Amino acid sequence: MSPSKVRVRFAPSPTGMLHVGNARSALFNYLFARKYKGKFILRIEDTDIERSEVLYIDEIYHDLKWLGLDWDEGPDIGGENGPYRQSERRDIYKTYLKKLQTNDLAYTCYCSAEELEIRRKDAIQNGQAPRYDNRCRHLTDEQIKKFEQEGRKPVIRFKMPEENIVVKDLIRGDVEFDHQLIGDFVIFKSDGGPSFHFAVVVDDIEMKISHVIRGEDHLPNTPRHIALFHAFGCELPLFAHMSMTMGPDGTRLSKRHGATSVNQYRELGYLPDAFSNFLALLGWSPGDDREILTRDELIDLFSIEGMTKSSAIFGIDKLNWMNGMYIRQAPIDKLTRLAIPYLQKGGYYPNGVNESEFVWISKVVDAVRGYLNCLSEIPQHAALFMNEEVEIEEASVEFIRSDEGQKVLQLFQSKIESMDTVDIDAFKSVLKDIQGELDVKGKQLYMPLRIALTGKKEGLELHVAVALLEKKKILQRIQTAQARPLI
RNA sequence: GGCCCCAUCGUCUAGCCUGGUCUAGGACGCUAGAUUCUCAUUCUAGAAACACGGGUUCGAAUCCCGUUGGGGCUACCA
Repeated sequence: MSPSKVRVRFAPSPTGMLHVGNARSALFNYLFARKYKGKFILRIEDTDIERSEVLYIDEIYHDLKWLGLDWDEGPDIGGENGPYRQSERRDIYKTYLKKLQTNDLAYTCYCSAEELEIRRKDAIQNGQAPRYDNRCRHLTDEQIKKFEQEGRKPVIRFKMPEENIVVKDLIRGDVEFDHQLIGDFVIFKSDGGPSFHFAVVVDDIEMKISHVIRGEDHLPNTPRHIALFHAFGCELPLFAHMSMTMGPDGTRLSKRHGATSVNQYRELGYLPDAFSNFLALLGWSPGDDREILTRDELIDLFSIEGMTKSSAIFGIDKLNWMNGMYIRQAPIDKLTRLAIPYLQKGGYYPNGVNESEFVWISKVVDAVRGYLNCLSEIPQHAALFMNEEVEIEEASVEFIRSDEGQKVLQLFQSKIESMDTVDIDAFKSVLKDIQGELDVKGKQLYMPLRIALTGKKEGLELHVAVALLEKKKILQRIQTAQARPLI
């Protein structure tokens, strides 16, 4: 690979939120560019004026930045080969169209969508390839005049060459396509804009793209693109069609599978490094057993050879595990900053967090991080610290209503009352004293206190929880528990 | 329907190109145990796969063919 010559692009269309499958595509292009010290280019394919929305362009920027995929050329930062929005490149497409027309490689087609549809159905019914029959290739002047008078809005089609086309794919090897199965396709739509196929090729030429790394769904389109490259007399980029991302049931990942867009995962509190680490392992492998990989390692290890041919299912279980690993390993200050918005969503700290609160919150976050799959789960785990009272589950009431439990609570209360602060050591020694004085230990000792203070039978180690609770709250909860009637 | 791609534990994958070292390795999840006041974490152990059928070969997860299954494309959507 000749470095510095590598130029790859991610070319989403702004017709919706950034899909995780597209994000993976962006990630692989990014890793490839960074690995070979090349350029990663962002191009917005908004030729579908009906469905494209500016709002989604901003979402794409946001999501890519969140994932840490910074681009070297793009609509927002410019570059030598701009503009980078297809809607702003109309003149360029017109110029390229002229080249085709000069060489008699394009023609006007007046077939209506309805006519096309009828012929398509016929072809399928007769067991034939549903391709355009090229019938407008040789229209007489009279026919053209007649169609124009009928007010038909024409399209412009490209004359497909009469020879088979072999796609040399870096992942799949040589794939041959029968030219007879591909009809002359539309390069300019009746709205006057370029079609996807045409715009892609023109842009890849103009932007000097060296490698086209995209989803496998584009493989059958590639012969059309290759024909266009040839028609323009341009060298081909290298193609790599990567496997697709599927839902848990093996069908195309869609809304019925749950969250499918990057912003949803961001909002659920997945960490960008964890998310991209997970995405990288979908359809790619470093070749050894490593799984938790830093961005630099990913860049260093990435190769097209390591890419899988078969499609991969987006499995949330492994993502959760991986995100949990990142959450447990993250610097606590950083994690706390990320966690605070979720606490606020849970109703805590509506007016922000001051410095001393931050310190305390970071201790809480540190205490509960072992339980988290993602940050949005944090309020439910932090509630026992944040709330004034705890709700005692019915199933646990017996622990605080038993005679033994009541004794433990009472003794604990009297010992705590005389103390200034309750830290881990103090709590442990208090428990030791109670154990000696009442001759209780294990569950009999811990459970009444656990239930009184946290409301639940399970949860973090009691001394960790107690050390984070104010003395006032501790006493209050003990009192409430003592007064709790048995139902 | 036609064309194209793909096929290793439930899932992500290593191995396949350059057949023997594969009684097929790792990870998630699952099960059990250890630790612990409990749950989670952590650690240890376990169950779990070469889709099927032919062929080539002394020998096939690895090469070839077929079948089946899955996916994609077949748009004036990208």
